[in-house]
Order: sequence, then C-alpha cells, then structure tokens
Amino acid sequence: MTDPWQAHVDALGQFIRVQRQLAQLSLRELAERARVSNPYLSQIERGLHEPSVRVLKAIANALGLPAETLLAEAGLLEDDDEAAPLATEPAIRADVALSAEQKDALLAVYRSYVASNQR
Amino acid sequence: MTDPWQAHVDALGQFIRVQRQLAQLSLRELAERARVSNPYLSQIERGLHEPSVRVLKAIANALGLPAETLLAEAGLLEDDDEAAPLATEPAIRADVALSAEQKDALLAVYRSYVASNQR
DNA sequence: ACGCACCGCTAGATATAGTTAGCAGTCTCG
DNA sequence: CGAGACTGCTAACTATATCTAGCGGTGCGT
Repeated sequence: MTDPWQAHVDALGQFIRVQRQLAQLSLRELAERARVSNPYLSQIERGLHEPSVRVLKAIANALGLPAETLLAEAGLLEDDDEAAPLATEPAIRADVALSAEQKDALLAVYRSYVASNQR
Repeated sequence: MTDPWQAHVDALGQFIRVQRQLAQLSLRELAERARVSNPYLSQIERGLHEPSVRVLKAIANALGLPAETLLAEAGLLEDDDEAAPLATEPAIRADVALSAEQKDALLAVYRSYVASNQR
C-alpha cells in the first residue's frame, strides 16, 4: 500500500483550498485569520504537510466550518474498525459523568455479566 | 490568559492515562498497539507534547475508543459547543452480550452513580 | 514606461513532534 | 541472595511542523 496518510493529507489540503476560495479569501487573509504564516498554509493546501490539531481547528474556525468537518476530511473518523454497536465498554470508560472508581466498578459488573453469559 | 492550549494538552494526557489504566494496559503495550514509542506515549500522558492527528487516532483505536472522544478531549470542540457526552445508556441497551435483566441491573447501577455525582 | 499592491510560492532557519538506547525501581522465581 | 521480566522515565538524536525573509508574476492606476 502506498501510504494512505499521504492521500488524506492531499485530500485535506485540496478541501481547505476549495473552502477558502468559496469563502472568497486569499491565502494571506485566511492565514492571518487562522494565525499561521501564509507560506505554511500554502504548503498545507498543497498537501506538503499534515497540520496539527491546533492549526486544524484554527483553520476551521477561520473558515466558519465545524471543526469535525475538517477532521473527517483529515481521515480522523473514517476507516478505523467499526465496532459501533458493541461499544459498551468504551462508552463507560469515556463517560464524563462517572468517576474512575465508578467506571471500574461498572466495568467489573459488566464483564462478569458477559462472562457468565458465555458459559 | 495563560495559554489555554497547555491546559488541554495536560487534560488530554491525563485522560489517556486513565483510559489506558482502565483498559488494563501498560504503557509499552498501548504504545505498541498504537505504533508509537513508549517514551513518547509517556510524554504525551504527562502533557509534555501535543500529539498529531495521526497519533491521536492511533491511540483512540488502540484503546477501542471512538476517535472523536479523544479529539473532544484535545480541545478540538471547545470554545463554541461543549463536548457531548457519548451515550452510555444506549450502548448498554443495544449490547447483544447482555440479557434484558442484566441491562436493567446495569442501568440501575449506572443511574445511581450519575445521580450521586450530581448531588 | 513606471510604481505598487496584491497574489502564491521557495529557501533556509527554528521549534516541536517522535525516535532509539539505556537507566533505576519493583516483583517473581530459583 | 541473584537473574530475569516487568514497570515508567531520562537523555540525546532525527524528522517534521511552522516561522521569517524574500522572489517572480499579475493587474491596476499614473
């Protein structure tokens, strides 16, 4: 396989460029709004660099786009394994309404259920 | 304001460390799964570095977490909208590994935790 | 023809992301 | 008491993200 990342970096760059042109902004204008240098933005648009999360978000804001849009374009949400329906454990772990101890306890209960069902 | 990014980098690191520990993984194990070096993962967890999108996604995959979760934690969605907590309850209800009674019991425990935290 | 204000891009420097090698501590087994 | 297999961490290096300075082109008013 020929580096699937490069393809994403390319696609992201082209996407940004198109969005910028649709917004009628010059490279320098968008660069200033996003607080990055204009040559760097140029390189990003041409797929020469993968911007950091910070820069990605700044660009999204400057373009008035939701940050997730750029992220999706950057390949963040795509082809990773899709275990969506069975994701109880990750949901518990990521739940901000629970403390670490509560997560542990809840996961322990959950696992014991699953284990007992597999017998 | 004293660099709001550093706070996010810190929070992201701590979040990853907690998730790793909940998943019962050593630093080296997670590092290998995410295909980053273990010292680097150590530094990320301690907030010394802001990982790139690529690394962030790899870590999310390795932890079995949806990539958006880490992204939200990384401050990607911060200022405008707040991160939507991802739904633990639907995940439990949709889990085919649990019986109806087990779901009820687990949900009861979960709700009692959340309720006690809101007091 | 000028000047000049913009456009996007290149080159070379600096800052930070990410690496490999190795250290000190803890635990277990003989 | 070692020996070996873990744990997380430090140090020093390389790779890449990002900056500053400056180039050549295009269009417009004089």
